[in-house]
Amino acid sequence: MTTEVPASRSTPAGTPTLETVAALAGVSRSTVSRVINDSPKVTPEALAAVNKAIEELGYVPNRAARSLASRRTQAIALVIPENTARFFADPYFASVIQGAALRLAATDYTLTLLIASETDPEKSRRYLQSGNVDGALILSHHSDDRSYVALSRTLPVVFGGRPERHDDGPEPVYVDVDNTAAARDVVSLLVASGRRHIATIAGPTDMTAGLDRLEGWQSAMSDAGLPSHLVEHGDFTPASGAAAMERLLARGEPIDGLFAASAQMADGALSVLRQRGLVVPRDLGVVTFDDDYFAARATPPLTTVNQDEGEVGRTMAELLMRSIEGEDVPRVTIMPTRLINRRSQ
Amino acid sequence: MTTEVPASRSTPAGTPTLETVAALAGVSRSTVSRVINDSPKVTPEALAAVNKAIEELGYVPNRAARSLASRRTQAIALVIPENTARFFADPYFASVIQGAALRLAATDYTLTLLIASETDPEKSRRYLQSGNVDGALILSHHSDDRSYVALSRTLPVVFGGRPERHDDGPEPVYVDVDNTAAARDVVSLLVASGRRHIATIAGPTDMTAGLDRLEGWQSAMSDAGLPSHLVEHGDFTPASGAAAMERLLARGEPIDGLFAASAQMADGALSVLRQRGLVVPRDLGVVTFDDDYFAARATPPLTTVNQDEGEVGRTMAELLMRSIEGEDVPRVTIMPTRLINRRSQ
DNA sequence: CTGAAAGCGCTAACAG
DNA sequence: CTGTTAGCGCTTTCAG
Repeated sequence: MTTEVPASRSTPAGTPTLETVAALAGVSRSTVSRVINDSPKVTPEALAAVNKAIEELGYVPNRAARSLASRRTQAIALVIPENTARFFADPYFASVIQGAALRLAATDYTLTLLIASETDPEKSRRYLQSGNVDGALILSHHSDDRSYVALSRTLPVVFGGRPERHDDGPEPVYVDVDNTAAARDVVSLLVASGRRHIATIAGPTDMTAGLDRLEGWQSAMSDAGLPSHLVEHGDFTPASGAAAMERLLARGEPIDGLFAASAQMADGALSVLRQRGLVVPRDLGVVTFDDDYFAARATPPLTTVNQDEGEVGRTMAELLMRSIEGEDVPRVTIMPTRLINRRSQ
Repeated sequence: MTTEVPASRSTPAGTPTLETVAALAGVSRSTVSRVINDSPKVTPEALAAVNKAIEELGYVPNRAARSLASRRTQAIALVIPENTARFFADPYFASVIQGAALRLAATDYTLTLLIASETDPEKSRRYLQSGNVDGALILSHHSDDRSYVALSRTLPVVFGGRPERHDDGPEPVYVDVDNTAAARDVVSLLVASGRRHIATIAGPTDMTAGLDRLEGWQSAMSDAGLPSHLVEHGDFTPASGAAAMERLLARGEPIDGLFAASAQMADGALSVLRQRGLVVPRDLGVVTFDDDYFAARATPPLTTVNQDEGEVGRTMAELLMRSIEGEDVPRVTIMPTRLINRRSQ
């Protein structure tokens, strides 16, 4: 009647295709395509007819075909480090991912989990470069993974946390909080409580969050005219926090204050202190970073820095999508933090 | 010379396509395709030539085109519940995911993170049904999500943990441990220590792991001729464990033993006990399930049930891939558990 | 605003 | 074993 479908036995009864919809709606495939991609130039009538047909047939566009024709994959990679279990177990990352995933769930983008193999970093790079995804969200970027920063040159990429810049590398887009300032502020609370022998369990030296928080601690110490040699490093896990605390105590120097760069490490440290019969905040004040379960439910609950991790993830997704769309996005987005005073200092 | 490429200005210099490779190798596109899909029927010479060309060009097959033509997506969905943050923060799930992800990383499959919206479960179902993925890995399946079990009828699906069967539903494929037996065994340790007033903080009633562990506790109790009315439920999170512990204590009955159905809940419970000045195991014995950080680093470290979560994930991935390949796979795979006695009972 | 035509890059019979 | 021939289902100029 309208379009002479030429004995097209191509789609007899299988899943409906764009063509099936077109036939039912009495329009051409192009029009259906326009509706799907909500092009503005479609008459209300056509639009209604098509939508009705789509509804009736329960039509869902085929991703592969779409992606092949449009040269966009509608997929975003979530690049996370190899030790996924440890990574996920950190409430910080879990929340960031949730934020990003929920934002993306409201769109047509798909989130592809990409484990960055440390033994074969080339593999991920190849995957990302080969048009498998439209962009990438990169979390917990060790500063020696320069290749990821370089990636920004050929693929829209957004980092969670400031990646380390490398001389000739491009300016990466990232979302972060002001770790240095927040750490300085929370340590100042310790100082204000009269603590004078303040140690820190710092994060890993190959992550900017760790370095920045350490810098914040140092800055607060020097502002107060206090020495800053009581430093031990952990890797943000509770176990590493416990080990660091033991090393700190083993030094035999007086300690009356502690800043752990993550609540998980603080938790590990507390278990050691408890074992030694040391009571917080009576014997020493403890403050930390991240307002998660570990900080809130510690014995005692800890004074800490709160940040909205979900919002970080949401923002990362948002920036990436805009960047994919060709928009110019800000290189740096700093999210706010808040001091949570639980009197553990 | 060999194949008269008809002025094909289709791929001038962009990313190399199968055709570019064919031309360079002096064979037809079919042969290149065969090599890519390592078909056995290719002469060593052709194979060498093609591989050389691929290497030289840095050719990477286009996923979308491949998927469109072959009607396979090479993608696997990882379906997880909406509250991703809480979910990830559970070391159990984090490890299972890591196991599955690492197994899949060694293959051509891609892992797509699918957040199962609880408000709109249809959305995930539609996505899964619409040929976006070749199969699905489903974690933490609440027993009322019948739709996922029904999915098994049309898509290869593997569950992590036994899903609740529904009358007319298909027999789902799943990987799990014997929660009931393991729980019974660990509770028996409590009984053997002379505990007589043993309470339990059970898991949620809509997850089989919770129900099975509760059943194990009950079974151990009745075997010992002890009453089993001291039950409070949590949702596997530390906070819920703390709340349940408080409810338990509020009952005012004597309690000299506790079985928390997850180490995270045990951790929450311990923080409450500590607050009340109760000492473990002096005042009461505590045992739990899962040998993660929470159990190992608790004060005191807890007697618990160990299972290899990574292996669970690996097995799930394995089964799913075989199932996608059309192979018949066992409906039920029970992984071993091990009792870890840390003398906290 | 809409339809027709021409592919996107690859796989899959089917002959040879 | 290899090449030829058709599409997979959708987007996208380009006319109209």
